[in-house]
Amino acid sequence: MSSTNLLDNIIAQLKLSKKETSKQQKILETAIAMFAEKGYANTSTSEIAKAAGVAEGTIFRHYGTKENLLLSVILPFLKESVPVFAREVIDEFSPQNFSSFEDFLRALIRNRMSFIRENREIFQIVIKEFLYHEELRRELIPLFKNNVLSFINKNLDLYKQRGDIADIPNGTLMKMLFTFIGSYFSVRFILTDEEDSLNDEGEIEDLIRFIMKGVGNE
Amino acid sequence: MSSTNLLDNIIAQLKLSKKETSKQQKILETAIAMFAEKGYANTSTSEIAKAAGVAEGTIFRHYGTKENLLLSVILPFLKESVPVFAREVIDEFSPQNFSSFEDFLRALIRNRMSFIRENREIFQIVIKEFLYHEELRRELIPLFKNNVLSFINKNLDLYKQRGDIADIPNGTLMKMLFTFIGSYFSVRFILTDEEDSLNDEGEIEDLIRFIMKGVGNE
Amino acid sequence: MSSTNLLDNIIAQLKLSKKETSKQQKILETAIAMFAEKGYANTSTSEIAKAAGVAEGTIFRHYGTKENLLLSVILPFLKESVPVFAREVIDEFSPQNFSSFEDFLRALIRNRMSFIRENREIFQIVIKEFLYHEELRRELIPLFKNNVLSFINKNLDLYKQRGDIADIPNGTLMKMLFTFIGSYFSVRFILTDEEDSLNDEGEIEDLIRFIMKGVGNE
Amino acid sequence: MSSTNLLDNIIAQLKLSKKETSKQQKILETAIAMFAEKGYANTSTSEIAKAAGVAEGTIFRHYGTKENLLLSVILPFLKESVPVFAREVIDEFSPQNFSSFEDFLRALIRNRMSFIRENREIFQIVIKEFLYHEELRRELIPLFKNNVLSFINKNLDLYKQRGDIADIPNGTLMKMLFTFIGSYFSVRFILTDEEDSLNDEGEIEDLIRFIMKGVGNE
DNA sequence: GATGAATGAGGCTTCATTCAT
DNA sequence: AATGAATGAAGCCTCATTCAT
Repeated sequence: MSSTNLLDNIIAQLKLSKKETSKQQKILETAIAMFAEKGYANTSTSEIAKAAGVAEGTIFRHYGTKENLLLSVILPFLKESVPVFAREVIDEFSPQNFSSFEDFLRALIRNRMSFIRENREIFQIVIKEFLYHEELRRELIPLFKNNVLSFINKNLDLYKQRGDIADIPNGTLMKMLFTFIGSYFSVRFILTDEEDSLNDEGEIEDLIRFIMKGVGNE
Repeated sequence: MSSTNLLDNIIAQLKLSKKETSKQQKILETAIAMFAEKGYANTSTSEIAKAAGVAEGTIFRHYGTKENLLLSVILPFLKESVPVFAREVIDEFSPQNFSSFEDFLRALIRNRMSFIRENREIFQIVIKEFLYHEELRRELIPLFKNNVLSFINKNLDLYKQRGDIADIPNGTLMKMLFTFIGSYFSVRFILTDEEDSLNDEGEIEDLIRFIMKGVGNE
Repeated sequence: MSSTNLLDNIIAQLKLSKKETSKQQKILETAIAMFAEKGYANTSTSEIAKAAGVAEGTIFRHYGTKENLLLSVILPFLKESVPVFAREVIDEFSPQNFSSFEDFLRALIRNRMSFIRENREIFQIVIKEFLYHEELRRELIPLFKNNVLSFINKNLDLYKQRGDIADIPNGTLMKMLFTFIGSYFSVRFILTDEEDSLNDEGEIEDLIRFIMKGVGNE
Repeated sequence: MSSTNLLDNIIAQLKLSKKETSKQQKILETAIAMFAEKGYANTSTSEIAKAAGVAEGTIFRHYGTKENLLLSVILPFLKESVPVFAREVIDEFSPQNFSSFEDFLRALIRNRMSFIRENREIFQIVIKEFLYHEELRRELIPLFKNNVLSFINKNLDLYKQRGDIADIPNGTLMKMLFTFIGSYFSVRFILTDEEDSLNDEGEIEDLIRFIMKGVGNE
């Protein structure tokens, strides 16, 4: 991961990937599976090529560098998960659609959970590389803040007015909410074996209960 | 990270490190700083040697392999943080010392926070490598469960009897507590720049408030 | 030289080497010359690469490990010298083709001598590494016994019936014959300078005379 | 093995090794065992030091270089086996002591065999390194020729006069004799497992019979 | 004399990347 | 577009040797 501007790479990348051949598809699928399983640094391009059934040169013909292959894996996911997430939240999750903050929370968590479940491998990659690469963090955190947080920020005020949530500063609220929900997803989809998590619905309710009321006795 | 038993490595390792040269100290310090900054996989032994001002061979004379160097960095931390943590919790944090679960929680978080602050870099390494190496997880999670959780488990019952915490199954309670506290520390010490976190005391109170009461309006 | 089954390596190896680049050829030729001259352990891959005019990486692209390069040198030779030797002996050297055991011996020695002369360097490598690597011996000796000795064993009986050779147990006979012929070849092709051995024909006759009649006065 | 004159090294070496401490003895014993088992090139000085229970520096204090340690192992053996062999042959094996060449041969083989059996490991080292190092050959072969062969040469004439051995040129005779006896010892003491060779006496008689009469039917 | 920490050259190997076909 | 042989920098590690204690 070089220090060049990530957003420039995003733009350049998106221009390149207009049309995808079947070989490109196969390369991407294989790269996703292997990066998720062994991590970016521990996966070699020759392994990917062999597993994808293409020549090593073909990878470089399409993606130029290994880093760019990683971006080609991550960026569509982020494109989907950040701005579309933002729009979805705005469109579907506006307060008038929900009778309570708890309902909003439930819908939000279920929505994101099913999205991540379908993209579990890429989610693993993003989280892992996010920890490893400071520049990635430097780029993505503002992107996230600008797109999502401002909207949530506004809505929190509405729920506060309704009396659904306590009078805690929005900054603190959001930090708590995202830390906890984000880490819940991370534990759920990275550290937990699939067979250990049969009762997602029950867990989501536990999670919501915790977020709403904490552990204390009212 | 081989598939050999980690605990055996721990024992072997601790026996080896009877006395430490000043060069050994320097190697360890440098390795900690670099592993924390760039990650284990992205740090080469020659970089460490150069930064530590020793010959590369010196690293291998003392630690044998790069992996063993990583273990030599991590294990003393884990030795301190897991069983000593367990003992501390048992000795200092037994329910009779605290007027409420909230006080217990406050003491626990402050105690761990100051320990991690003093070992911030190693904490970063452990978290990062924990994500990357499944075997490390396979070894450490039971170690943690056996040493710490059984004790907490017992105490939770006491606090429930006192009426401090809600009647939620202990398994659920602990999962929530550790996910949230663990991820709070991770965000605090890995993702947050030092200058962004001047108000730890305030944050800890926010955290405790959240854990106890959630975000809902009582 | 690992402890894995050599014959498996043979098979795997032969499957790999379908087509050979000119660079591969050059690497093999150079490796043969250098292993023969200085021994396997004293020849570095970087030396081979430099002498062959290729990058060091090229060696590993084709042969994977240094040990596998050694096998790639040795195995085709063994394939030629052991089973083909066996077939040749069976086809061309069956008793009915020879008026006497002495004639048989003369043909056999000349045949093997010209084969080894053409593969002198590889023969040197095999003998040297044979001494150094017990597993190589463990694999090759049975291979040789099964392919060659059983045939010779049978023929010895025929020559005994004809009265060509003395009534010595076949086991003893073969041990003597192979020790002496093998060591003659070893001395001739490893210890002797080329210029010291201008009179091969004469030497072969001396050798045969010795084998047939010993040094005693009849 | 550098290209410096070996005989000079011998002399220098012998001057050094006047008095041997117990540590030196232990180092030599260990080096002999390990060189014989794994070969000179595959044995590291640190292994020797560890197995001998001394510090690695101690080896270099006494022997200067690893090569010199090898010479210190080999040379006393050669000193014993070459000139003493020569003297012994001259003193004990002069023709008047034996009724026949066959008896002489039997005594010679038994004598050398028991010497090598007692020094089996060093013999292995000498043979192996002899194959690997041309300079060693260049030095030792003349040494042997000058000390031993001239005497044997003379005696062969006597046995020929007695009619014990056939009228073959001495050069040819000696080449055959030494090739065969030497290789018999090599096979016997390097390639053969100890348990496979219980019947030395019988084997020696086979060997003598072969040398005297060959395999032919008289 | 003995030690063992330290060295640094060199060994084998991996890998992202290039390029002729 | 696709291939895969070739590259060479860099990685981890070994080892004979030196030297301060």
